[in-house]
Amino acid sequence: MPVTASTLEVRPLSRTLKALGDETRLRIIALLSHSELCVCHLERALDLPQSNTSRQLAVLKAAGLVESRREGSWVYYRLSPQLDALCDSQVKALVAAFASREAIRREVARLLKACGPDACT
Amino acid sequence: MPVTASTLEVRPLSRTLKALGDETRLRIIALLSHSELCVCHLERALDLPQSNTSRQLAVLKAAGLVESRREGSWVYYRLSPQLDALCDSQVKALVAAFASREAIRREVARLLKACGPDACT
DNA sequence: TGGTGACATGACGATATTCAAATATCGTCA
DNA sequence: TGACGATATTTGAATATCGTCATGTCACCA
Repeated sequence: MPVTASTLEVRPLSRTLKALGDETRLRIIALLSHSELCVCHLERALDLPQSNTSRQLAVLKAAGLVESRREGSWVYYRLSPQLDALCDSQVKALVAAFASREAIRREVARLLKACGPDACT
Repeated sequence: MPVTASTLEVRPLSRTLKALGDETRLRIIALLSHSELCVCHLERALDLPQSNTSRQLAVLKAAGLVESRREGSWVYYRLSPQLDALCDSQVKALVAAFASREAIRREVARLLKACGPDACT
């Protein structure tokens, strides 16, 4: 019996890892490991054009890594819970590594003060 | 201070995850989680043409995920230790999940008997 | 209702990845 | 050395991905 992709059930995992295999998207995950953020936050933190930021978020969303909610004009993104066990362990390991980074935490705190509904209104 | 890829040091991780973001390559990692194997083993287990198997192994090797040693005509592949801390935690989580799968273990045991230097000579 | 800011998406060129088939290389043995 | 099996690499065509520009949509407000 060959070790097929389906018997191993690696399909969800391969999609997840494929979405994570990109520097920009990993930076987004690193930021979201600390807090829910809206697109304008991410745009500034990543120093990327708006359309590019939005595109990478769409990729992460399609892979089930993030989810979003709308609040007025702003759309907030946050990490999404993982249903697949393999995906869950991978994402948990990643988030744990990023969440412990003090430098990221500070940057996120700065972002939350500098812009967004609490400051831009 | 923007959250750049270099300050986050996600470059090695993005390369690793990109290499892992493929069903075939994940299947190879799953098999190698149980034992060192040669290309002929993998070819049969994956039911893939030789050139494809070899190329996927080259991708994994370029990403530093596997390493190889030659024994006569055969080339054995095994998982490679990870120097980067982020890569290491990701790979460890993956290998732990695969290593506990009894079905994979049995298939690997079968392969090791059915072909290779111990059986094909 | 018109205007503006926040975000998403269609279209495009540039670049990268995929696979199979053919070919090249390497080690072994006669 | 010459032939053969095991593995690696090259090739080329199809496909996918990336980043940007322009445009579209949605929510809010005057």
